[in-house]
Amino acid sequence: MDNKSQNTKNDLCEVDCIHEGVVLQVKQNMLPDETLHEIGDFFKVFGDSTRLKILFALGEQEMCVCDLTAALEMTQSAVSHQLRVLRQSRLVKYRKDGKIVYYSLDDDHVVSILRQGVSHIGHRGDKNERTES
Amino acid sequence: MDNKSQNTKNDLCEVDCIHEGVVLQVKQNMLPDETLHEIGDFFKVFGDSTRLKILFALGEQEMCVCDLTAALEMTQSAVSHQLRVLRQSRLVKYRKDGKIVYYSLDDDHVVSILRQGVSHIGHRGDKNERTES
DNA sequence: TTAATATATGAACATGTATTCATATATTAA
DNA sequence: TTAATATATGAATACATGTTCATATATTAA
Repeated sequence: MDNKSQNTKNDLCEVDCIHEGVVLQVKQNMLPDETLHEIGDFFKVFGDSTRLKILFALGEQEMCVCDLTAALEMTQSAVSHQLRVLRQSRLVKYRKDGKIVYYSLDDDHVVSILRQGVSHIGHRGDKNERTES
Repeated sequence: MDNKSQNTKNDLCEVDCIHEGVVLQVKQNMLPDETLHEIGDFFKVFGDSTRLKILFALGEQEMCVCDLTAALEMTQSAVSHQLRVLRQSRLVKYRKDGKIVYYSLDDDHVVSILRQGVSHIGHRGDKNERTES
């Protein structure tokens, strides 16, 4: 099969080094774009230090918005905006007690992912030395 | 101790509902800012669908840049830029064979994290139907 | 040497996003 | 009811980031 002549996307790859079998297999096994975006969005939530702070804090115990605001030393608005992101990602849940809203982690899955992040950072310098900059 | 009177950041939290013990404990246990940023940067790498595609592809077998470019149907430049991000995060390694550069996952830790992402997406609707938009 | 080619990269641009500010909503107290 | 307050949120802004375009680098072939 000659896939060079039928390649309509000339700008994408005009080289001859393609391992056709590999490319074909990878394309067949690739998850659908929508799934990949969902996975990306999921990890993206863990990609901000403010949200990480909130998650680590809630990993210890449930906290109201005001506690979080004080603990993180940020504005209540900023905390609340990030809490909404965490809510929409189902990483935290909340309960209301009067006008106070208590947030907590939605499940232990979150803690296990956080741990993997910490672990990766912790063991990072193991194979290669890393000068702390 | 009255921490209201000594609170110099008036804009941050001017309420009385603070559970001092909780806040204090969380602040003491909180990871340093630099560490939190490093963890965030680590997860951020998994937060883009292009990089996820590359990682899933390399999870099957090592591939040269051209293979990846063809498999993802993207420009070589875009792939190469993302490969640099993955390289700098130590998620992929590479070997050169002539002018061809073969990339592969740096370790199995990466696969296990990817699996957690897939798993989270897969089980997402299990406990409750989506409430918030 | 020169030509061809696989990959890398700087700059520009467009889009995404975290924070701030102002304000809205909801609950309690008076 | 009104006042106080805990939280939520829309809009604006500033910054981060992914892709494209052009080009540089490195390697092989001629």
